[in-house]
Amino acid sequence: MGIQERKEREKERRRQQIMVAAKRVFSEKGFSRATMEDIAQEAELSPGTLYLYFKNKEELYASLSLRILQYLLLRIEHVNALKPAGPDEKLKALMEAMYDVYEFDPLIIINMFHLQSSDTLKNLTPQLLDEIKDLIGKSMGSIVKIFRDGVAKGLFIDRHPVALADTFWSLFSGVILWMTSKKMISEGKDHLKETLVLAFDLFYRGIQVKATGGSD
Amino acid sequence: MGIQERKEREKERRRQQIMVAAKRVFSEKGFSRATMEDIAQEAELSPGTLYLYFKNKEELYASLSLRILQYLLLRIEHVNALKPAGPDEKLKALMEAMYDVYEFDPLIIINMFHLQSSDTLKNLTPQLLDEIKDLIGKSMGSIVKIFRDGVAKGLFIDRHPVALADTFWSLFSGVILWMTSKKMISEGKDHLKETLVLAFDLFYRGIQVKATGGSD
Amino acid sequence: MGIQERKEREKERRRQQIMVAAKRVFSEKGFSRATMEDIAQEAELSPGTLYLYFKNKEELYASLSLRILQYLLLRIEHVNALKPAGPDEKLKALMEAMYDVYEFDPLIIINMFHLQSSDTLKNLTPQLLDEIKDLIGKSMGSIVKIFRDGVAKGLFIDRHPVALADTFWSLFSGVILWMTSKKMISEGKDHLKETLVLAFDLFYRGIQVKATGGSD
Amino acid sequence: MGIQERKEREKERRRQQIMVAAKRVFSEKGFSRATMEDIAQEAELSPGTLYLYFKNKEELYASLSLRILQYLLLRIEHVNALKPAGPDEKLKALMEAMYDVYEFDPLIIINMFHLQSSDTLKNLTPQLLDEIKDLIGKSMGSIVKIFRDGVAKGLFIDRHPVALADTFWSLFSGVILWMTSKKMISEGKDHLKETLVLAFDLFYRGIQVKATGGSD
DNA sequence: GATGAATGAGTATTCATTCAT
DNA sequence: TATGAATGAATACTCATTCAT
Repeated sequence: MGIQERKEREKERRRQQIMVAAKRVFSEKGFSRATMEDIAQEAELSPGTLYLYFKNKEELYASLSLRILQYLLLRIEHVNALKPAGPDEKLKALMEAMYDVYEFDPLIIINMFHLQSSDTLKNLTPQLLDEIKDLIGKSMGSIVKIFRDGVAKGLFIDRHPVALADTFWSLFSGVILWMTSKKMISEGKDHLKETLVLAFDLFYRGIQVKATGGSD
Repeated sequence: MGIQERKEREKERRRQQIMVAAKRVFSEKGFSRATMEDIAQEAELSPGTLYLYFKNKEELYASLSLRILQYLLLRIEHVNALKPAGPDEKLKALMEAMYDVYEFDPLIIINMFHLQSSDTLKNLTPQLLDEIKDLIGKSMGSIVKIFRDGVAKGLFIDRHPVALADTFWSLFSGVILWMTSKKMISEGKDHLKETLVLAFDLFYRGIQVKATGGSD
Repeated sequence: MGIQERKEREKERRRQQIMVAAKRVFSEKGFSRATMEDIAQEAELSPGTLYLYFKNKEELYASLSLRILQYLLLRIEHVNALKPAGPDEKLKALMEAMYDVYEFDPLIIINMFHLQSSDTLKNLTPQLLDEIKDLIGKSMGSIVKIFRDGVAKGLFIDRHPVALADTFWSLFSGVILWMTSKKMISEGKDHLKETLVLAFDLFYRGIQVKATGGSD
Repeated sequence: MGIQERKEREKERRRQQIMVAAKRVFSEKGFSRATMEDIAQEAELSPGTLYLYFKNKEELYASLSLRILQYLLLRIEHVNALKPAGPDEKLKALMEAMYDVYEFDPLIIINMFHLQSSDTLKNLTPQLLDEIKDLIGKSMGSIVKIFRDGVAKGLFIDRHPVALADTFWSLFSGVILWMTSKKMISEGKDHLKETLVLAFDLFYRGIQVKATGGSD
């Protein structure tokens, strides 16, 4: 069993090695233009070896998403575990957490966006697909909880917590995508962080219930 | 002249015919998995004919973006032309306009996102690229104007109008992408419209300066 | 009939117009890379029109060869018509004539070389092919005659006149091809004319029967 | 090391296998009409494999030229290494050698002629192009040396050795091309060898300095 | 497990040729 | 006759994936 375990760990190490390489290559070239050959070279392995650890290109790519989602969930749950904090404090912590996730892997949004394609979904192991769905579900659930809490406590505007969470997440992903695109096209300076901070600030103002009564 | 004109119109009709087919095929399969053969078949033309009207696949795709952007700009400028309206009214009209644009072509966000790729940019006629950049620039400029006006009149929170416009646009594109993805993955009901309405509402609350003084 | 004739002449004019354009385009791009579209544009005609005058691309190309061969034969026969001249004088005149032909159309050798391909031959009208063969036959026959005469008169070395003519022609075409290739590869100065003069001079020395007896 | 070496040798074997197939196909169909598919089939390999060993079609073709040029240089240098021989004997040996080269690969002239195209040159690896230029340069240099020697010793007519070498080479290539063309067109017997012998004989007579003085 | 050579299906693009006007 | 838009067959090249060693 000790041997079994060691083998298991060794195998996991290899998977990580490949994923690190894949992340670099996919970041640089995007999914279509990155070749398995590229990734193998970056990982200092042979193309064939990649297939010992990942069913195919799509699954390798999806595994990257999985890893980010795992990290995302970890951070979100950590935020939710802040026992003494109120929903507003948790929301602020959540914003920080999500920016951390973005910095951990800026591809997060593009990755998740890639999952949209039904062809992609078809090529995944049902198991992997389930894991992904599960992680997304849990993460969103955790976010929803904060909003539900905030609404319940009368701190946030009284809207469906799921809708609030969707808006929150959309704002996050929208800023990342738009600011990245904008930079590509107009080749100007990168204001992503600032815009993100502003966006979250506005959102926060938007959902707050004011003492004197909001527009609602 | 009559003949010249008729030919010109005939040619334009063909372009449209191809673009309509391309839109259908790209919507269904995405850029990479759509083949020129597919599009030709959809357009009931031969593959070679496509190349009489579009330099290559990338340019055909980008032409779709161009068309949406033209429509977008048209709608935005129309909003801005509402003479008697104040910034807050214009902003509300803008939200409506953008949803119309989305309904006119739901691919708008994905298309614009596709432009990000430097490989895509390389394959475009400089002229087409310029047109696209110009349209994006004008559209954003028009949106910025509304915010600048609102800030100047003390109606909107005092932030950089460009940043406000970026946030506005990010929210729009983020909701579309996220709600589309979500539907793909969880196969649930499509709450896009409602989420968009909520998102814009929150945004509007967020930028408003309250009578009793904002948080700023 | 006057009308018939005029039409005939008009038709011939068009053929010439196309051939002139084709010659320019083929010279610049070579057979494979030249497109019928290119030629049509150069001729200020539409692609379809080309096919009213030439069966296909191969035949258009072969027609250029035919024209040069016609000119070649004309010049050779003119040389042979120099009544009072002896074979040695005629040979010198022939050399001059052939260089004129080369200047008239430097593609002569490449054109003739192109005919080699059996696929080319297959694509020609039998009639055109016959004309070409006929012209080549007559031209070579005319050249052979000079050598036969020279041999008979004891001026030229006693070898088969056809073989002498073949050698003569080979030398001519070899110099043109080699000097052209050489220039392409080494990008140096063009010594074609000088080499041609030297080559013919050596050839002349080589076939001469010396007063004191040759090496033969 | 044994393994490295074996792999290297195996790889070289494959290259040869492909080149042999390519030679057959190119001989039969010429460059343009030969397809990579044809060659792959002839080599009993898949099209993709060809690209593991050759960058593209042009480079595969050029590699054939390279091989012949290598053999050519080998033979020429061997001739030049005949220590006790005088220039006249070397020249005769050279003629033999060149005919051997032709028999080794009758495409030699056509191949070299193909290199003329600037489009071909563009598609080659700079390294391959350099090798080719180098081989041509060395071969011509070696031939020039024989003539320079002959001129210096008063055996050959006093002309620029480079020009003599060009003429010599032109004669060789011209005879091959012309006799091949002629056979194609007139479908008669192949007199190539005889014509080549005669041509070289005449050339030899032409450059010889006679005891009683030449025509020069 | 690891390799990497081989595969071969897949595709954008070109261009000689046709034919309705 | 002339046009030139449309055709569609043809082909070089790529790359995810496999499998013998």
